[in-house]
This record gives sequence, C-alpha cells and structure tokens, in this order.
Amino acid sequence: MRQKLIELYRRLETEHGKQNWWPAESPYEVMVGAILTQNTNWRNVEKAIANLKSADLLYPHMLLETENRKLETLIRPSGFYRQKTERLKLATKKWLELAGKAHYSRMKTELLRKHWLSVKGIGKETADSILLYAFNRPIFVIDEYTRRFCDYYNLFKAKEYDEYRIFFERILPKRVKLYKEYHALIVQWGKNR
DNA sequence: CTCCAGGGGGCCA
DNA sequence: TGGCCCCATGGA
Repeated sequence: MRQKLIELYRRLETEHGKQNWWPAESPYEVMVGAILTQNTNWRNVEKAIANLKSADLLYPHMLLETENRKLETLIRPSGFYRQKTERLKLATKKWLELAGKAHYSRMKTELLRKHWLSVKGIGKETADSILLYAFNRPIFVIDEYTRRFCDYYNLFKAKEYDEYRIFFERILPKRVKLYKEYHALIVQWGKNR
C-alpha cells in the first residue's frame, strides 16, 4: 500500500507539477485563509485577504482591534462574512494565547490540535490545515476530495475523518513537505476530474 | 436559472 | 451517530 500511495503521488506530481501550498506571506495569514476558505472558492478568499492586507490588518492585534462591521466589509467576497468575522477573532485569540506560552513551539502536535479544535468555528479539517501549513506539523489533511480519492483508487473506506487521517499518516513517511504537496495534489486531482 | 467551492455548528430524532 | 438546515458570495 505504501508503494501504491507513493506511486500515485508521483503520478499526480508529474501531471500537475509542484503545488506549493499554502500561498501566504506568514503563518498567521495561513490561519486566516484556513477560516476564510471554509466552503468557499479560493479565488474569493484571495480577494478578502487582499482587502485585509490593503487595510494593513493581517496581524493578530490589528485584527482584534478592528470593528466587526469593518472586518465584515473587507472579507465580504469570501462569503459567510458575519460568521467568519466572529471565527477570525476567536481563532486570533487562540493564536495569541499559544504565542504567549513558553516553548509553545515544542508543544506536542496532539495537544496543539486539541487547542485548535476547542475553538468554535474550527473543525478537524481547518485545524489540520493550520497545523500542517502554518505550524509545519506532520498532520495529513483530509477533505471531501481525499475521500473520493481513496474511493476512486480503492485505497481505503471509512466513515470518520480521523480514520482517513491516520490511514495516510501510518502509511506515508512522516514528512511535512510530502503531506503538504500530497494534499494539494489530491485537491487538484479532484478539481480536474 | 442552478450548482458548488480548499466547512462547521446547531438542532432533532 | 445521522440527517438537515443555515451561513453568503461569486464564478461557471
């Protein structure tokens, strides 16, 4: 199975090339993007992020000090703008809480994951995206494309999110760059199908 | 016009 | 747990 997964990876890489996810200038921008992209086309997220950058608000403290109505206007293109304004602020508070902890960068990945999952508005997929792409933790991100991918190539069948995640993490070498590219390639595969 | 995108929470049986 | 609804914009 390991060879099969690696073979599929190489095939996707040959077909689609390097994806270089996540397109962001900072880890915090990754976190913001992870929330804004919930059930939303990435093109719309880019518009929202560009608006936040233009307003010089893509920093934890700056964002927290901004009125909700102003944030809502800026992120409007990404949809669900009222919910997402609330979620951005809650996630940013968690961001600062973690940053304030001594040696938080050495915190075990499972503990870090629990921290993010405790934030209202952050589910498993969003938490794992943040862990992998902002914190560089070896967590394999699962989404609907990944489930279809597993089904299409008869790799694995399950119901729970974590069953899929653990399937990939147990079989693939624990390499962050591999996890990042593989997830991005699966998404690309899903879009082009 | 309909459908869906790099989801998640709340409610109800 | 499983199903359904809501959130909202913009592109195809």
